Amino acid sequence: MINITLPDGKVLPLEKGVCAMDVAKSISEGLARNVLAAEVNGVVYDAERPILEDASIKLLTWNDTKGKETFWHSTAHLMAEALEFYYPGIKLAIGPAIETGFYYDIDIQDYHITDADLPKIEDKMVELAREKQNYIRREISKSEAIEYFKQKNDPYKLELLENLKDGEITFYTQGNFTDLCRGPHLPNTGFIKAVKLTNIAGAYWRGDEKNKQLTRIYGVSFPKKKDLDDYLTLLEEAKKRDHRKLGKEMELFIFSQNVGQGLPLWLPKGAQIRERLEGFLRKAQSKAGYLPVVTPHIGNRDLYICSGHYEKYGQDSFQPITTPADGEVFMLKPMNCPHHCEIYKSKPRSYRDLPVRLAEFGTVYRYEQSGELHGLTRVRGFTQDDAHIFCRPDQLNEEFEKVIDLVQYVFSVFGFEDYTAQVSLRDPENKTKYIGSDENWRLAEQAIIDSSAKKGLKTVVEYGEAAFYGPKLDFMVKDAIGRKWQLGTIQVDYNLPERFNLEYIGSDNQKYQPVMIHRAPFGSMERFIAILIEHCAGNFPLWLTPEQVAILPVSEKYNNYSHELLNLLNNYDIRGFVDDRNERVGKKIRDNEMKKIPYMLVIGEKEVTENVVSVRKHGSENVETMSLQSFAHEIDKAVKENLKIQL
RNA sequence: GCCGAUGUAGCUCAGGGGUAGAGCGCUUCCUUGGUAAGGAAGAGGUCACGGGUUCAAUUCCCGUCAUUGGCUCCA
Repeated sequence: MINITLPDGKVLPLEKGVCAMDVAKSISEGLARNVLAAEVNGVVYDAERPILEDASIKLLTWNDTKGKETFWHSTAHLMAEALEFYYPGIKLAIGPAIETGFYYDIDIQDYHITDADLPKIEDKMVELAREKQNYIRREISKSEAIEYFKQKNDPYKLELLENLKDGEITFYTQGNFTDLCRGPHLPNTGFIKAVKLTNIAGAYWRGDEKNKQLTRIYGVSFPKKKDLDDYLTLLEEAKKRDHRKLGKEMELFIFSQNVGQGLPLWLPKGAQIRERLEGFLRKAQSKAGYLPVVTPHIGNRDLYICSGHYEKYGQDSFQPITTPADGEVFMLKPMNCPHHCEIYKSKPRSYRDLPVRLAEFGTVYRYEQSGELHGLTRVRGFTQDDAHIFCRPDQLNEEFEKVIDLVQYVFSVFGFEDYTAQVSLRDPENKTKYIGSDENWRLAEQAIIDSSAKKGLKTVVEYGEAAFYGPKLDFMVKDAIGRKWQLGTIQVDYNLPERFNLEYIGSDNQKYQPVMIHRAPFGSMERFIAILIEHCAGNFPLWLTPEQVAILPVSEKYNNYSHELLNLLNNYDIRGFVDDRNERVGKKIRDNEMKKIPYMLVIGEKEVTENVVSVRKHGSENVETMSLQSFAHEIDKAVKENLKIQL
């Protein structure tokens, strides 16, 4: 007999060799139908794998991340089976679950698979799933495993086997398909009710671009048909919100082949949004003690040699600019920090002067690989809402915490309520990618960890995500439809101050080195606006939107009056336009509704004689009649609420 | 940069070896209309660019560029 402990603390004495499914059945049949796998002493087991020792177990269902992973991983195997059915002889590499769904990397030999082939593969998968084939786990010796894949002639599995220890190797079989796999898997394929293969892409074997490129097929699957429908609806919604689509429709920005890839051109409405965003942050930063600076778009190459950026990125940058004079070499500015370091150095600093907080909306240029460019989220020329705080070591934590406050304020104004802070540390396996002493890194990491803890941030640690000069705190926000984006970043840096010989005079008249904090709450204007567009689906906050009000005269007779109203609104700092096209009011309402204009004022005989406006809010069919003053007041109030300004 | 897909009017897209089509938008006219599309006429295209095959290419083939789905990368 062994003791099985349930999450609620209840202990069940059961036969040795009992499985999680038996436990589930003993609780209820309904539960048993939903059990996908189980965590047994912290390890995820197949639901039907015998448990041989005392264990605390947690049954995993679709509601558990690990349950979903098991589900998707099993679906990857199912897809492999379907692929082998249609394309015998393909070589399989790896097929894991990912955050949403799964993929399988395959060497498709001489076959040609396109998107058009996916439905038939999906159909085959569903057909196989209906057979309710069990996923059968088998422990196998290394030599036997090697023999199997030699027979099958699968070089990728053989390579994977090289790194596995004899005695720890398992195979899983369902139907006609057997794979080298650690598991765990679903009890049988019947759990998989709905499958969607989403796309086909290339991926390098083991993620290394020197290796052969394989074909990766992505998919997602669900235990209920309705879950798939919901998922597809979400994809549709994401498509509708795509900032590239809305940016074009709303005339915010464009790209021109003549200007170049990844170099956005901001149209008047987009530029107005940018300027308002900048104004908003300028104000908040001014309150927080930041001082504005402005630096040029190019800098001497020596500056970046000094900072270490040239060595790390020089070859992959826009190449140097030379001049008619001998020996002068400039680079397009890829980051603002070295320039700000020079400003810091421009005069001696006393410990009393610190912290010095230098802020700049600094436009930088980075030669991103062409395949990485994506709308406004990944571009070659962009403007960082950058600032560098130079402080004494004893001020570091307080300054760091103040930056967290600022970032949180910014997020709250835009309704990004759900976020986690990612502590991005060095890759412990590969320290050569980074500059600076271990001691400096330790101090920097400690400051980040302590400050985020003090602020009560929800954090996750990621190794290998640090910048080359220091660790980062990256804010990952969830948008309105649940997608995660990386926005702001805060970085602690002991290295650039050292490289630039930055110093201040302490109270003991000795020289000391300051610590630097790099930070950008938005990340970049481009990226932030892209994410904001998708977050609010183009319905910008009232204070930010370029056109707050559309005035719709019922007929030409009221055009002049409407323009007069617009002037009055302008006096209240309310912006808008008169839609004086020769169209009926119904048409004007429809068009301005689709343009996402927050307020429409319909003006006709009644409004003129009664000296009122009829207000129609975006997305609402109700019409409210009020004086122009009350309308202006309402907008003013809404804007202040938006900005969290105390009334 | 690599693998795949795509490129036709300002926008969204259809078409197809015999020099082009729709809807929206735009211009003009009629209409002066009260809360999600009033009517008519018109302008607008080197079918991304460069080569090849062909009597003939926007259509087929190759290359380039750009966009795009991924991979790799992201100071």
